[in-house]
Amino acid sequence: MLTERQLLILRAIIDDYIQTAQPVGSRTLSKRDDLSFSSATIRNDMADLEDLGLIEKPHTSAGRIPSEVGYRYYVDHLVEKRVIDERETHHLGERLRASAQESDLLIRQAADLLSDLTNYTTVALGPNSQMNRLARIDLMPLDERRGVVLILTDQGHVEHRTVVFESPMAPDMIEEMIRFLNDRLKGTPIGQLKSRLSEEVSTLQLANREQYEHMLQLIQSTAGLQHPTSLYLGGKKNIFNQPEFQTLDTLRPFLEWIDEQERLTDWLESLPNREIYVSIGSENGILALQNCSVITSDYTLDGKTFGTIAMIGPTRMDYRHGVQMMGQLIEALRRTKLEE
Amino acid sequence: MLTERQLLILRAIIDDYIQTAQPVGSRTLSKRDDLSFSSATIRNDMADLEDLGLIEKPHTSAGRIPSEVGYRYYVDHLVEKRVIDERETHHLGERLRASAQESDLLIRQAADLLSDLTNYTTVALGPNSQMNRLARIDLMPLDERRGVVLILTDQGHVEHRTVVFESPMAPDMIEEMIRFLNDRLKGTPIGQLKSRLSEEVSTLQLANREQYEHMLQLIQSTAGLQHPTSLYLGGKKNIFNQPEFQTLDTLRPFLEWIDEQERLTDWLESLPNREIYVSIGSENGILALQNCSVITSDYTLDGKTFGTIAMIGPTRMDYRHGVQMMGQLIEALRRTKLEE
DNA sequence: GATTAGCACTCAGTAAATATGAGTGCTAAT
DNA sequence: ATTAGCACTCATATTTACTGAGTGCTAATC
Repeated sequence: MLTERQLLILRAIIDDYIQTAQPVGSRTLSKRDDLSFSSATIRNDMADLEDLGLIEKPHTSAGRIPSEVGYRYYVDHLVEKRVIDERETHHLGERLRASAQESDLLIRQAADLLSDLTNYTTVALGPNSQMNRLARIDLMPLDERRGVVLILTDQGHVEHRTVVFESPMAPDMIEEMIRFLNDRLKGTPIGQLKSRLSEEVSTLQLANREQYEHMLQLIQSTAGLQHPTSLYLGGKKNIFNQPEFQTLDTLRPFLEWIDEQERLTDWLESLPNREIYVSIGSENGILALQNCSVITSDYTLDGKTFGTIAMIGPTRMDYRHGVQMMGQLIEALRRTKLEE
Repeated sequence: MLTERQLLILRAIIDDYIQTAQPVGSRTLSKRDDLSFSSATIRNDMADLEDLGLIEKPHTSAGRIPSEVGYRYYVDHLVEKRVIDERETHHLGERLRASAQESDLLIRQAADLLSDLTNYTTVALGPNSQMNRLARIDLMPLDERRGVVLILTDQGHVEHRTVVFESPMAPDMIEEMIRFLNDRLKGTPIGQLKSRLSEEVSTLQLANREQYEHMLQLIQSTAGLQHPTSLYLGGKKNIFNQPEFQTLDTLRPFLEWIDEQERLTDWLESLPNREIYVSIGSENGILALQNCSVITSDYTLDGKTFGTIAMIGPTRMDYRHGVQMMGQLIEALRRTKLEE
């Protein structure tokens, strides 16, 4: 168990290191107003903290830096989660409302807002439209050989694709088929749409079966498209200002990793479903992010679970500020109504 | 006017420097098979080439490197444009055909292909849909308060937006309005759609004028959306392998610049309309690209003018290879038919 | 007159040598 | 239990010297 003073020192070391990115020495600490002990006393406590694995030194004659264990202790014991500043939250809500007509816009705005507030890179993932339900399906002819398949969901999400007919299609045949599909499939979750399509059509007995099959295939190819979620990055540039990313060795893996949209989406979707979750340094298990910490949270919009938002910074990130900003943002989102 | 030998030397310097990124010395050159002169002779010619501004030395005791003027001479006199290797072009065509169902996919594939071939970063811009013509406009109700506005163009491009009604809309009223708009506006270039919408509706005399106005406004907001073109980046990572981008001072401006999609689009659209155009070093006038050269070309697809594709590398780029690959790619694109 | 050998000179880059100073651990005094 | 004092460590900065690739110029050679 840590003594009062050790706790004070640990906290001071981390706070100082977060600000300066430099190892913190005992003399520096003893000069702080809130630590009126001699440097020798502080050195003794530092030695104890080091024995406990909470801090470490880069080399013999340097000051101490927090270890990952130290950060973990700090986050778990010394950072208050969910302290909502009503005024600030309200202010965020205002800024979000300006983009509230469209979910994609809102997600982008949320990502930008959070990165503005924290100066870290953020990633926001929109709702997984696999859970949306079919509102309407349509096939609009462009000319005699091409058409556009449209799939609308109840959440206002739209998928579309241009398709090419093997042979010209009679407009009334298309119309008939579309009416049939809409009658049968309305309300089907998008994730199941592809298989449901096959089922429904196999129950049909029709004259121009062959043409129907072909058209169906075209529609199916649209339903299977891999556009299930929208993803936005905010403040990518911020990484350039972090002192730990001033060399190519650290910068390059990060940038290469963050530019790979698909992997990023998979990663965000694989995160544990929690309100606010902090992953420190190598805890995230991703090589390119070994020197990064991540604050993630699921968020709801107008009551409904909506997506995930993440904030990525160096392990030496300002956890207190980050957690608080994240808390206020998701609170502001919770209170935001889409489609005002 | 350059002597035969000076030309040979200039060419050798540039070829060598392009490969090694190191200043080229007279002794190195004299060891080449195609330059059987003594180093002193070569030094004399080098001095002349330097007087002409074609080459320069980073410092007194270094070899020579090409100047921008030198590269310009090289590109204008020593690089053959439009040498089509039928087999290679055919091969490219094959790889493109796999993505030929959808224009967006094809553009992306073209960008990736070109960056694979050259190891430079590429940007491909799709057709500017401002020139497309309206094929169909629609408003599909989602529930009593929301709907989706759809705008389809004759090229199969789709714009959509979720809109919210101030007050519930009668379905048949919507239907009537949509039918009216389609009748009047079919074939209108998308760029003019917004103003044409106002004109058409102002000619109307109707009972529920107010509601119409509101609906019109919603539709207009969709028409004015800034999604006119699709843009793809290929091989962004390649920049990390270029020796001139191994420091943050050079890398950062480049990456920040290339990540700004909107500016990138504007830039590509502002380029002179040519087949293959090479901009060397500071010629492009962009601070972030002062050490880059760009090979751009408009391309056609299935005969129709379609978009612009650009290849961005260090000023010390392999112009011969780059120009040739670009030529073959646009030739392959020209022969590709969309919607096979 | 064109080419080449030879030589003094320049200068970036590297490596070794040295100094600096922030910080530590330990001991003995308070 | 706390603190002053001191010897020790080691990353970083500064100086110095050295190396070698490359040049320009001159005089000899073809």
